[in-house]
Amino acid sequence: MTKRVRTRFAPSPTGYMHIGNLRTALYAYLFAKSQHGDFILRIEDTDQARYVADAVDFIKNTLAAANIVPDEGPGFGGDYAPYVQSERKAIYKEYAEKLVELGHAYYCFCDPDENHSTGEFGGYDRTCRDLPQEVIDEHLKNGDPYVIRQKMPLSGETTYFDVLHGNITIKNEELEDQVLLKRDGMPTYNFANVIDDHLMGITHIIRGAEFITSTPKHVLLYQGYGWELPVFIHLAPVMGKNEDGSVSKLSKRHGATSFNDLVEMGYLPQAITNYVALLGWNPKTTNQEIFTMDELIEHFSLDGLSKSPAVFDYDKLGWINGEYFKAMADDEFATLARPYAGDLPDNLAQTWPKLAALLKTRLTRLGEVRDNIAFLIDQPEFDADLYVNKRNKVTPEKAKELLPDLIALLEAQSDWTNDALYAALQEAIDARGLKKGLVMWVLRIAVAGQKVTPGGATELLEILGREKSLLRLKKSLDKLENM
RNA sequence: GGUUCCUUGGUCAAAUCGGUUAAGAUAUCACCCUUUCACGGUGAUGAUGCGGGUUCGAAUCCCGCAGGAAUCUCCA
Repeated sequence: MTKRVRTRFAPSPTGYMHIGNLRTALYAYLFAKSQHGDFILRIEDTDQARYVADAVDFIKNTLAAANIVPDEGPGFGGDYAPYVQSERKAIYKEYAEKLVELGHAYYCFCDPDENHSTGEFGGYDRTCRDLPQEVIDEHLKNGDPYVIRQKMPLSGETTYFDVLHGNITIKNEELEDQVLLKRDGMPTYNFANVIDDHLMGITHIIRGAEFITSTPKHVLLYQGYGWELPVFIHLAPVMGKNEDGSVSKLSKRHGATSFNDLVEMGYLPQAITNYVALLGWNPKTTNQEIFTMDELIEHFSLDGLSKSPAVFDYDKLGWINGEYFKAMADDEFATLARPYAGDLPDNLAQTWPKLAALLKTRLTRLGEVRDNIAFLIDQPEFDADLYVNKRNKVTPEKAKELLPDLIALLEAQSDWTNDALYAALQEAIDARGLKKGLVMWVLRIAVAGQKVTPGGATELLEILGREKSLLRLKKSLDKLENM
């Protein structure tokens, strides 16, 4: 019988969810769920200097928005509570002392400012290893502050297996006697992580590649206690592209780097999750790219993970987001996009559902809504050259000639819906033996004042409404006549 | 600087055990459709970092090099 798979996501509460972190959480979740296992949320708040209020709620809200649902964690229940490390302080102390007894750790009473590193790039002295027992007892009796350090082997090497990278070996002499228990009684990441992963029964550790080189230290801890090793999976980082074309780990200078930044820009949470899933993982057995969470779970497997870094690409995210827009019902999209339109004049507020339907296939994110409709709120000043169109043989002169007739025709039109307008114009076009493209182009430019528009001439007329449309057309004609 | 990891089109990426015309997507461009644009359709451009080796045959295995990244906190 194989052991039930248990993975975890262990963020520190900084009030910020980096895309790379979200992806790590997603993969851990997908793997657990694909194996019918458990996904645990654990808060690693052992750095008291970095404490941020409400950050735990922020993490929970973000996971909820991304549709990642922990089975256990703070507020989620579970048999291994507490899931917040600051509430587990006593546990770490107990295990640190146990490790001292086992001979794999020792007390150090040095001043924190004069640590044991020597030189810019490491170098290390281990003098505190040799403190006589009576000196240690004396310090402890006096209540002097101390840290507990891990006693690394001085020779040999430590090897562990990583699912993505195979065996990774590091010489033990490279390993410093890292601090396990800090002066304030809190554990360090490297210690608390191991203790909790073991106590919480984590079977697969899925985390960022930045931990590859510290994992041998963890392995030595597991071995020190005689504990079974979990399976390690170190994910390649998410990169951002710099202006000079080089890449580096995704950071602020690349624009948005957090899940919430992207949501604010108008990317849908499910589209972000979908895109991020594909950024370093590939489903192998299908070329499908648009996935629901259930489909991701169904297709997920570790051998689809990529071991090389992936560059975050707004173009692809925008395409995926656009696919989600197109898959939506018109009214659903209209409701969703409405807040991004801002204040609207009455005529547009009334026809918003129709306007939204036109925008639906044209946007990569909701943040583009306002720019796309600005010409409907205030008619732009435009040059007569805009009337020029080769395919339909349109010129400003031609427009000046046609507009009076078209305006008269529209003034006689009472049914101001797209279909009725189209039919009326079609009839006039046929009667006069004109080209449809010519008439529609002239009308569209005259009413929009912009070369590229969402929707065609009659659609824009309907959305603007009878009154506003006629006003605009007359104004545009005036301009042509006064040139 | 030491250590560790990584390297297939601009980007994401596929390619059982070494045999493919080196998939697919996006982006870009062109054409078709069309009431402009978009959507949709068709097509085009574009890649195995470099140098050796093993082999009938290398993206794939080996060696060297180069480039990139991460790490070297009483941060996580």
